[in-house]
Amino acid sequence: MSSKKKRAAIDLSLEVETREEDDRSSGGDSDRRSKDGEMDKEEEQLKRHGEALKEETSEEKVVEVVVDQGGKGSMEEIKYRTQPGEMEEDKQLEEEEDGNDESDGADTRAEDKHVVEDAGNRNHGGDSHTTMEQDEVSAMQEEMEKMKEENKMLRRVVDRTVRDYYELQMKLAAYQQQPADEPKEPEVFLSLGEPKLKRKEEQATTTRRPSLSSDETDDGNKEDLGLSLSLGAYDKEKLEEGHDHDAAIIPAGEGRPRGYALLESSKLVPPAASGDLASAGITSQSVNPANRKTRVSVRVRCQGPTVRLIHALNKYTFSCYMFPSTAKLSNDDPLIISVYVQMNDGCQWRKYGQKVAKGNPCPRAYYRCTVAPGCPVRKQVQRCLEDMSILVTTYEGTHNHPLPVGATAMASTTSAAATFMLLSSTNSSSSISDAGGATAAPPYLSPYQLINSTSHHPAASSFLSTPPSVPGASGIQHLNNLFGHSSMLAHHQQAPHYSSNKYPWSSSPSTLGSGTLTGGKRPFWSTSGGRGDEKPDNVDAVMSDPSKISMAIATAINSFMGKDGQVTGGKDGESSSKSSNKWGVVESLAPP
DNA sequence: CGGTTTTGACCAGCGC
DNA sequence: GCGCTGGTCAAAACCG
Repeated sequence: MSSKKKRAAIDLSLEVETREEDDRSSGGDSDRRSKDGEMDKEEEQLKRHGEALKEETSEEKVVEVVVDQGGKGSMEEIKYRTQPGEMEEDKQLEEEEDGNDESDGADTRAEDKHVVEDAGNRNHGGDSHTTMEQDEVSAMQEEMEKMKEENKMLRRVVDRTVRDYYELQMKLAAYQQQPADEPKEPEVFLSLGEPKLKRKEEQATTTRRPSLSSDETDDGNKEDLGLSLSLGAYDKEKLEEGHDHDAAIIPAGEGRPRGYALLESSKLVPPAASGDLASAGITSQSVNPANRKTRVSVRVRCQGPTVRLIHALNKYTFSCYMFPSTAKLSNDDPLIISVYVQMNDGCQWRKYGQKVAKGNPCPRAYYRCTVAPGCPVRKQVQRCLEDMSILVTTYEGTHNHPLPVGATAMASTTSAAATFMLLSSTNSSSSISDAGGATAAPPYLSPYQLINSTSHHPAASSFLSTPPSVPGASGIQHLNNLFGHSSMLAHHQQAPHYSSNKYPWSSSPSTLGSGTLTGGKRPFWSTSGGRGDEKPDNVDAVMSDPSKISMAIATAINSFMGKDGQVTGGKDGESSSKSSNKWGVVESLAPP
């Protein structure tokens, strides 16, 4: 049972006890009693539900997640298993996401109730109730003790998160101090992962940049919230060597004439070096990023049906790899980004076709976004040939509507990844923002699109939306933006721009990217007035505030999954109950 | 009954 | 031009 539910149950029981007390003293009325009965039933159901959940999670508790680390020529798997204890911790984390104060508040509320009831008992002061009162008091004291312990655990989680943050910050600083003229393109590894991540092999490559991943630093600290941000780089020679070892190159669109490829292997080919990027046209000023069609591949390791996995997972590993294709790309080629992720993507999809693609016996399913009519975003889902347990989802296009929270979280990451790569590849000489023309921002644009429009920096169209492109800002900054973006969630800013009922999530207090353009508070990633030469001013603020970043991280995790694995967006949430397969599509993609 | 999935047909691009 | 392939369409079936 989640701590929230537990708390609800406790509150209910307190209420029931109080009312029973009232009834006894004042005679009560049948109406109230029936309500109490309902309460009891609810409580029972709640408890039963909790037990059921517990059973369910214990069934599903061992979920192996493998995350490729992209080390050169070596398989670097990160595995973790969700154990009951970990899940408990995660639930606590979830609790944390709801607000640190809340946990304290809950404690306080419980205490308050206790006091109030105690006072009430004294007022009624019947000797016949003394024993019962004592029982109640002791029961409540037990509950309080539990709550206190829970609180302590929560605080430990916060402490660990803060500690992680500091470590990350130090490593980030170390990375930034490196010579700028290093002829290497960075690999971006973004991970909001489970702390029990263990490397199968140590990072052997010497080209790897100082890593910020917590799994390196927190060995032995198995309870840590796995939050890592690592940056690595490979030189071109190493990249080319990558072809020699058995790195699998999976065509993002098999049979496509222009063979862009999605790297996929346990022995990853290192990200393309600048030369390859140049050949891909990424570094060229002539490349208009707006014309580049970004394809984002999301890979999910999933043994069983996705939906079940998502519901079962209480741990989320989110890691993001970016590497351009090693194949020769033309300027028109889409940017390929591979995102290893375990999550639902928060959007609503309709299947419109299925094909058996050459070279893979597993059929490829085609979906289009149905969140808004006419939304051009498509996605393809296919099981990975090498590892059938991996689902590869490729997104293409840009949404023409604001996104549900879950989707914006995803969008921010993929967009940040895309922008990071573009920025990294363009160096400072050829900013993405130089290439495209600004367009007026339609009201339906997603927050990032809106930001993008205002700041006049249309970057590459990305799968969900486009992050602001900030010339001169490093890609790291965009990664920072991701967290900051999440922190916006945490701060519950309003979204006056999206108050329409058409997109219920947009008016939700927890809407992302809110208030971006309509005055109000400007998200920290937003450049002021669209002057692209300015650093996103709040990045440092957020990055320097442990509480903010931890909250941002926690919220980000939360936003990926939502409660019960459902998307938190209104429209999505409503319809998602109809067909769980909307998120999954695994069953139909089973290997023949 | 409306939305979604299934599935065969169709189309376009590319290589030979 | 033909065949292959990926992608899309659309009618029927399915589902809640």
